[in-house]
Amino acid sequence: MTAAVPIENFTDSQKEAIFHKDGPLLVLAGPGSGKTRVITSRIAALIEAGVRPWNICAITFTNKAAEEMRIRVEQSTPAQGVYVSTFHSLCVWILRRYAEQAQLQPNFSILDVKDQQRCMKEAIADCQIDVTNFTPARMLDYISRLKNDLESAEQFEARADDFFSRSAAKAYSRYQQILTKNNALDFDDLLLRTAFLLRDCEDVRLQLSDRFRYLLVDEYQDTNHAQYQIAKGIALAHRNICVTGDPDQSIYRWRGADIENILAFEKDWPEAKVVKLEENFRSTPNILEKADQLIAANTKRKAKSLIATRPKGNEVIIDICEDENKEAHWVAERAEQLIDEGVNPNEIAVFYRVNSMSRTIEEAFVQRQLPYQVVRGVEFYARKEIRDLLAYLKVMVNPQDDIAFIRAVGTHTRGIGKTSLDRLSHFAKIQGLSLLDAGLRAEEIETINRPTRKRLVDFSKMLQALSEETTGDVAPLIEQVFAETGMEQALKVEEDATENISELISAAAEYDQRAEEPNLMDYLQMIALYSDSDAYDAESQRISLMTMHAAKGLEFDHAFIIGLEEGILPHERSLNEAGDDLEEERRLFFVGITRARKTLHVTYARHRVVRGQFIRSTPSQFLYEIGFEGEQDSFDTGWDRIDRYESSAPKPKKKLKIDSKPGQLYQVNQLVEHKKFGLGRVKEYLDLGEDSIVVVKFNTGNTKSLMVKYAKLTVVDG
DNA sequence: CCATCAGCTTTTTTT
DNA sequence: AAGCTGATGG
Repeated sequence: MTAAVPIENFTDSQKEAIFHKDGPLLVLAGPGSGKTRVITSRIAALIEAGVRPWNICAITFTNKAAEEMRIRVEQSTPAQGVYVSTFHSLCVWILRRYAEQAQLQPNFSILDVKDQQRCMKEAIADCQIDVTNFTPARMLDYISRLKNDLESAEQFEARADDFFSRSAAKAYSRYQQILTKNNALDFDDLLLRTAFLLRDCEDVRLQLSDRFRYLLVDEYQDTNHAQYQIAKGIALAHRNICVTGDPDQSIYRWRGADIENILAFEKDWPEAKVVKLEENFRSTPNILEKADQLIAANTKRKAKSLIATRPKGNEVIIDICEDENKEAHWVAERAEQLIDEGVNPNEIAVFYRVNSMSRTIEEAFVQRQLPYQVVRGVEFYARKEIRDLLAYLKVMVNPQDDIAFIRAVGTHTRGIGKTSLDRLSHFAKIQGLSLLDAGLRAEEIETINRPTRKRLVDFSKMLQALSEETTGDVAPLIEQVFAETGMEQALKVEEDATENISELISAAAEYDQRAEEPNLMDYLQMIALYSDSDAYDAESQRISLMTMHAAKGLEFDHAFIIGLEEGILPHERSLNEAGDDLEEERRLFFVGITRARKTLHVTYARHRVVRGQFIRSTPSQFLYEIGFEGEQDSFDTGWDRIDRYESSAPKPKKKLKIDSKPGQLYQVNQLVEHKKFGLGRVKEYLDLGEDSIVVVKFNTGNTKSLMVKYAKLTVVDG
């Protein structure tokens, strides 16, 4: 067997980290320092030294990163069985395995953000808290912090002493009651319950320590207190804990991440070995210089250097644009140039602060016919039809899930309305039943009229029948549910909804292939943890568009960062408080900059439409920090006064409806563009006045007939 | 009971 | 610009 770890390729400090023996290890790894390679090699080295793969647990920040690491580990060692996952997935695994000790049922539902809001809304209403001051979103945010700090509802209730916290305590406690009744956990509960389990059950803790004798945690700067306690709990018995991270890349403080976890690692583990990886093997010195200048402005920071190893490259370009459209076109133009020079599109990325900023870029790319992917994974699972279908599946796995039950009822018209549901809920509450069980007994509810009662019973029976068979492959199950619940029939007219469902089924089929023991419960719990960056496809020969948060851990030859304006980056929400938030914004920009290997383009637009309003903006303070000298020439840039005039003029009331498409006529073979389907050619046009229909064959291969008045079609010239 | 529409609010990042 | 809510009409 050849050596799995070819040591000659590593620097001395990398080797120190890779071959460190037992005991705690802290790797402070700057951007581009080969951290991932070091971790993988360390795992291989451990195995080579006789550790069983089974006893190694590596925790990554996203599922995507876990998947990648699994592949890398498989490549560097023939041994199988290293456990690689995110904290959240690990918690699901633990909670399912030790459900009894955790006082849970293993088939728990995992709430998504929307479900959480629904539950919180209900909780607030139940507690009769004034809604104007306590919005569900705000309350959820507050409670999430408490949970991440491992404070239970009871604990918090005991210490809440002012009006706000007492109200929050009531809402927290009621919210948890609702979740328990639904046999549901939210994201934070996964961590909190696991942390409590480890704290309270020595037996479980020791079993897990024995199972995972070597623990590695990546992106440690972004762990919160709950995750910290979980890691500590697992490693306490053997002290084989290796954490890697970079305090300068901590960008999740807003989510409860505690940078102290990495800064104070040596306090927890006094015998810890510390290795610094400061050499950068990724970016040109030109790019690193900017990154260094920028991050130096952070005061709450341990000084650290970025040591360049690459040859000098191109200067970083800062470009001023008039507005977001010009900015988008400028980016598109440069990207096109690069591609013309032979650059593979998947080596190009565009980063922005907020997801909504992808739109103008997309439009510009479509116009220039540049291939791109928007990295936003959760969007797919948030679609109405997908959530609807998943609701049935959730009830099948977890009959206590009233949230899903209500959603399933409402997927399409079936003669059961809100009033009936309220009455059903009332009955269920009095009887202490789930909605499903109450539905089966709907005949007893006299307040509901007779035909509706029947419909409720039928519906509940259908669900119950479906629930009887939830084992085995998931894809056929989804198909069956789609057909038998009537959703397929109801969606017949909506082509793209049906298309999305088939996409869901294909994805499930893929899961069936991959999973060791595919089953519906596991599948649902897994997709609940699916995240944005999971949608990134490195193979896809396309330009990637994503937020800087999603860009964490990735790298590209050519990067564009757009929207360097006060209020956007740094974001307006970070401008107020103590300055900690501002420093985090700076770190976020730092992460963005250090993604680039060869070239970096940064843009700032003088004007931008934000939330439907035309705003005049000022350059981001961060631009000055990387050497931007202001605008030498702020007028007569060729930018038309007319534009400015029009934008500041009072907007005409759109109610007047000056026929948005006056006399729009389409011709056969005309090139058109649809917001969703992209480019296509007109195959047929039926002039029926207001109800005109246009048939378009899109480049995706699909042909669709669209109502002219609804379809967002634009004619493409040339 | 249900669909539609006008009017109103709106956070940014995500597991 | 877009999604949600409450009111209204069928």
